[in-house]
Amino acid sequence: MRGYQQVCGIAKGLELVGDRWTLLIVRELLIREACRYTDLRNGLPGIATNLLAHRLRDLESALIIYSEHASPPVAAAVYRLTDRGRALEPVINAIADWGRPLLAESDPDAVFQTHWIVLALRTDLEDTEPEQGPIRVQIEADDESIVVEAADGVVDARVGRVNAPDLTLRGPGRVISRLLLGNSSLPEARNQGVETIGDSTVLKRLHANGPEQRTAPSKLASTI
Amino acid sequence: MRGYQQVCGIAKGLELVGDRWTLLIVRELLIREACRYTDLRNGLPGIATNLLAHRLRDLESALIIYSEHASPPVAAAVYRLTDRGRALEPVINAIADWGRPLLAESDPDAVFQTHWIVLALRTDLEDTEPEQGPIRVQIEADDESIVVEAADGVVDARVGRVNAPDLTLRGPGRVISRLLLGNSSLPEARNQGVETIGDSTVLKRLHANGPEQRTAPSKLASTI
DNA sequence: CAGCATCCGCTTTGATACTG
DNA sequence: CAGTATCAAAGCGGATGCTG
Repeated sequence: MRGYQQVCGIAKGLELVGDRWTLLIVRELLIREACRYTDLRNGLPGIATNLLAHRLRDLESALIIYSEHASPPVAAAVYRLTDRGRALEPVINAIADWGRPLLAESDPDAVFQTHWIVLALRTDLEDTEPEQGPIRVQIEADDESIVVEAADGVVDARVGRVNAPDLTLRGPGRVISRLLLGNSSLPEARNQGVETIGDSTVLKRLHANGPEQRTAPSKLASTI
Repeated sequence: MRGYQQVCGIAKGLELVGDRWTLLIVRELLIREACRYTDLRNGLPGIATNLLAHRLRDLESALIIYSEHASPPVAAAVYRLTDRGRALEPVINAIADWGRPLLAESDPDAVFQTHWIVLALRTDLEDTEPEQGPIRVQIEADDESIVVEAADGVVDARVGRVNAPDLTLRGPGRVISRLLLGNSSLPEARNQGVETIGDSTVLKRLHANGPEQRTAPSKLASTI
């Protein structure tokens, strides 16, 4: 990005991460920790491949990411965040908090990928009864699998699978997302194709604190 | 901005505020509360006037700002943030936190304006002895004046002047900025042209919690 | 196939000039 | 003061091609 020539932290920050797609690349790396070029391209539908390559160079020279050209056997470079890059997590979370209410106005040809809900699960879910021991919920959406774990009052979420979860949720990712983030009830979710395997009472322990994701087209009425 | 077509709060948020200059306009409105077109243009050196007009239209239709075409006598439209716009404050603060260390690498032809430090003063300053009663510090930089007030443990900063402050700091804004944000000592600041009028011991009560703004070109060594 | 680089048409941005 | 109009330059998206 062309600079702003302003002695101001916001302007300086935006010079490094204010370009189109840049923060979405960071989003992918926060979710997945390590990504190959193709993982990034899949997680960023719509990005032009040359632009992705360009942004990765910029991010690397800004010390926000680094790439490992994996060990000889596999010919796959892997991109990761540096500490400085992970420090962008509060920025991403603030934007996500602010932007989540906008999801109500559903664009018909917008793409949904299940792993995008991981950051929201990490920040918004709370274990209301940590003394009951750890719980593990396996999400198996059509496109991807996610694990939600609660232990010692801390809830974590990540892409992947786990053995013998307390509960498995199988069905459309968007419905499971609304269920876990508190915008839908379990009966509603079942009606919309979610199947539960295991102890569905653990869901009561996971309370969502996030901003409402209204279903009515509320237009976010400005109180001014 | 052209959309991302992703069902993701971050992507949706960036579609509204991810354009070049947009968050800097919000910055100006967070600092000054009410801005005329010209105030914005002065606070955003380098922006093209047509682009500012365009962004203001976008922000208004996104319900982030609104404009009052003031009462008949004065022919001055004024722009303000809506509640939804003020809700961007955590986003701005997160970016500022992340970007502030970058100020160390000083670009020779970057512009400095004193009012840009207001947001940093608001978030980073802490009154270490609130029981000693309220304090008011008047900053009189070459270009602008700022007031820092501490009362009941809350520190506020704003553009403007106040009568009979406990302390007045007069001198280059950048030096006063480093002094208040904890990157410079009072003797150093005096050497660099800062004059104090009044009770300079109140400075000891204002402790800066923000990220270091290193003076050495540390390159933010990536620990990876 | 993963990881780019190149080319081309379109959109956005920047600089300047101009108007009510 | 508060913008609009104009045009050149830069950035972006999509397709395609090249290299290990």
